[in-house]
Amino acid sequence: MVATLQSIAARLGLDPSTVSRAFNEPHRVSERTRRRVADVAEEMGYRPNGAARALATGKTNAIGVVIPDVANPVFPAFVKSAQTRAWRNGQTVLLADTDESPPREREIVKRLIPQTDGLVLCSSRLPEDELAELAARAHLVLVNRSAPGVSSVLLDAADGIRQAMDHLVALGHRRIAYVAGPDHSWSTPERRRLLGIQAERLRVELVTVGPFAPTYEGGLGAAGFVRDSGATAVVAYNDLLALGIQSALATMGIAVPDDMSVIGVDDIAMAAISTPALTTIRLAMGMAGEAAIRMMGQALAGIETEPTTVTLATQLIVRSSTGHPPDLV
Amino acid sequence: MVATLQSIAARLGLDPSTVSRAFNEPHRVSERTRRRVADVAEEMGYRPNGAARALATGKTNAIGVVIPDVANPVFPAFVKSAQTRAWRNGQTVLLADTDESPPREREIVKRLIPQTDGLVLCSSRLPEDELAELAARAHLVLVNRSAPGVSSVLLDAADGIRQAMDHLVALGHRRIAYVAGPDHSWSTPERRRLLGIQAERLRVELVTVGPFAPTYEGGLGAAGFVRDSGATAVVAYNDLLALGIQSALATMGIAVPDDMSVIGVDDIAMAAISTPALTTIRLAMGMAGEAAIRMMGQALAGIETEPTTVTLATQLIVRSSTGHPPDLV
DNA sequence: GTGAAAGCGCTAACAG
DNA sequence: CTGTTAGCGCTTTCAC
Repeated sequence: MVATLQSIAARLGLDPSTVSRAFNEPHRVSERTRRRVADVAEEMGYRPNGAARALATGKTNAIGVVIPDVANPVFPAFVKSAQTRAWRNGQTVLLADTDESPPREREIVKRLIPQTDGLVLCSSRLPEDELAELAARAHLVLVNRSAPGVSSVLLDAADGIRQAMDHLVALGHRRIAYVAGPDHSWSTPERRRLLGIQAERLRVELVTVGPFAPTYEGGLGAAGFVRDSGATAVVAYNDLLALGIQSALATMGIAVPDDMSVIGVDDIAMAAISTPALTTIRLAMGMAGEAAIRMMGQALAGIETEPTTVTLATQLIVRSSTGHPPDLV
Repeated sequence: MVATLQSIAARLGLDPSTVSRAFNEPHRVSERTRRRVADVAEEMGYRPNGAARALATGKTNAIGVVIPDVANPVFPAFVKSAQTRAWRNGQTVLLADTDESPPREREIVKRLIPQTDGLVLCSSRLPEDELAELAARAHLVLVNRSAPGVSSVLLDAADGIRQAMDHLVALGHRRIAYVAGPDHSWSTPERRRLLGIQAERLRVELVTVGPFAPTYEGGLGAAGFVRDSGATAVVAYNDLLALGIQSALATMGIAVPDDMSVIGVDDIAMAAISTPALTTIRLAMGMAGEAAIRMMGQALAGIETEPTTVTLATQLIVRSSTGHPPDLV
C-alpha cells in the first residue's frame, strides 16, 4: 500500500539502510544509487514516516507553540510567522491554546513535551520557577515573558512607552492614566513600571486604573474610571482595551482626541481601521515568531547554548486618537 | 532519565505488556496491578511516547488543520474551536498556513498526511478532483468548501443572504451591488449565485463589481467602483472588504448608511466595533471548527462511514451600516 | 490475569 | 560504497 524504505529497497535489491542514506547522507552513496533511489521513491510516492524516524532518532521535528488565546488579534501575526519559519526548517508546528488558564497551560506543556523537540511559550502565565524547571527538561523559548536562565524573545515596550509619553507631554498632557490589564499577566506591572519611569523623568502625573480584562468589553467598562481619573490622556494595556475605551468615551460625550487622547499597545489590524484611528505602540509580533523559531533551531543544533535573550524594539505609531499638538491646531 | 513503560515494568517486576494493558485495557488486569502501575507511573512522571505508540498502532492522534491565512480574522475562531475540541479528544493539532497558494497547499498536504490521522482543509483552493483523490488516500474533512464524495462542513450563506436581501429591499433599495472576492475562492461565485437568486425573487437589480482582494485595502480600492455602479446598497464578499469600502466611501463624502447601505460577511470582531457598526452575515466559524473535528473523530472511529455534509446556518446581524427603514426614520 | 515474542519504519554503529 | 545488526518505546497476538 504505502511506500516505505523497505519497499523501495526491495524493489531495487538494496538494503533499507542504503536507501536511508541515499536520503540523509547522499554523499555517502554512489551517485547512481542516489538517482535510482530518488526515482523509485518519487514513482512510488514515498513519504518518510515521521513517527518511525522520531522513534529512531529521538527528534520529532515538531515544535510546540503555546499561546493564551488564538482568537486574540495579537497572536495571529505571531503564529503565522512562526509557522512559516518552522515550515521552512522542515519542522511542523503543534499549536495549543491555553485559554489564558495556567493549570491548562501546565497540562498542555506536559503533554506537548514528549511530542516535540522544543516548546515556544508565548506570554506564558506560569510562575518563573516553574518555567526555569521546565527549561531544564526541555528546549524552551519564551516570548513576551522572561524567566531566569531561560531563552526568550522580548517585545521591549520601553522604546515605545518612552515615545508615547514624550508624545503626550508634547501635546500638553500633564495627568495621564494607565489602564491596567489582567493581574496575572507579566506585562501589566511591567508596562506600569516603564510608564512610571517616564512620568518621573517628564515630571507628569501618572494614575493607574484597573485591572480590566484585555478586551473590547473590558475597555467599555474601564471608560468611566478613566473619565473620573481626572486624566486628559490614557495609555491602555492593549489596543482592544483602548478601542473599547474610545468607543465608550464617545457614547459618554467625551471626544477623542479633543477631550481625551488614547494610546494602545500592539497595533492590531483594527487599530488602523477604527475611528478615530488609534495611536498605538507597535509590538513586532511577526518578527517575534520568526525569532523564536530561529532561536529554537539554534538551541536544537548547537552544543549547549547559553540562554539567550533577543529584544525587539517597539515603536509608537501616531494616528488620530492623540490629535495634534496645540500649537499646530 | 525519562520514564518508559519498560522502566516502570522493571520497577514493578512486571512485563511491559502488562503495564501497557494497565493503561489501555484496565479491565483486563487486576485492580491491584492497575493501582500499582498508576502510582508508580505518577511518581516517575511517566508520559507515553507518542512516536512509539504511533509507530505501533499506525495512529498518530494528530490531526492537521490547514488554513489559507492565519492572520485573516475569520480563521482564529475556527482554529481555536478546532484546537479545543481536538484537545478534549486527546488529539493534537498540527497547524499549517498555505498563504493562499494552491501549490503550497498541495505540498503541505502531502507532508502532513503521513504525520496525521486526518486532515481538515479550511477554504481549500485545490481543484475538486484533487480533493476527491486525496480523500481516497486519507481522512479528509473540508470546511467552507465542497467536493464530490468528500465530507464537509458548509457555512451555508443562503440563509444569511436571503435575510440580507430581504432587509435591503425592505429598506427600499432596488439596485444592489455585489463586491466580488478573489476569483479562485469557491465562495466568490457561490455568493454571487445566491444573491442572484434572491434578486430575482425580489425583482431587484444586482450588479457585480470586482474581483477584489478580500482585505481592507481591497475595499479601499473597490469603493470607487461601488459608487459608480449606481447601486444604493452593497453586499461585500467579506467584512474586511466591507470595512474598507465603508471607510473609503466616508472619505469620498458618501455617508453610510444614509447614502449607501453596506453589508459584509463573516462577522469578524472588527465588524461590531467599527463606525458605523457593520451589518453582516455571521458565519459560525467556531461551530465549524468543532463540527469538523467531531466529523473527523467519527470517520476515524467508524467503519467506512459515508461522506457526510454538515451545513451550518448563517444569520444576518443587523447593525447601523444599513440604517433603518425609511418609515421608521 | 500475566508473560513471551514479534514487529511498526527508520536510523546508526559497525563491518566488510 | 553497501550490507548486517540492533534497537528506539509501544502494542498486540498468542500462550500459559
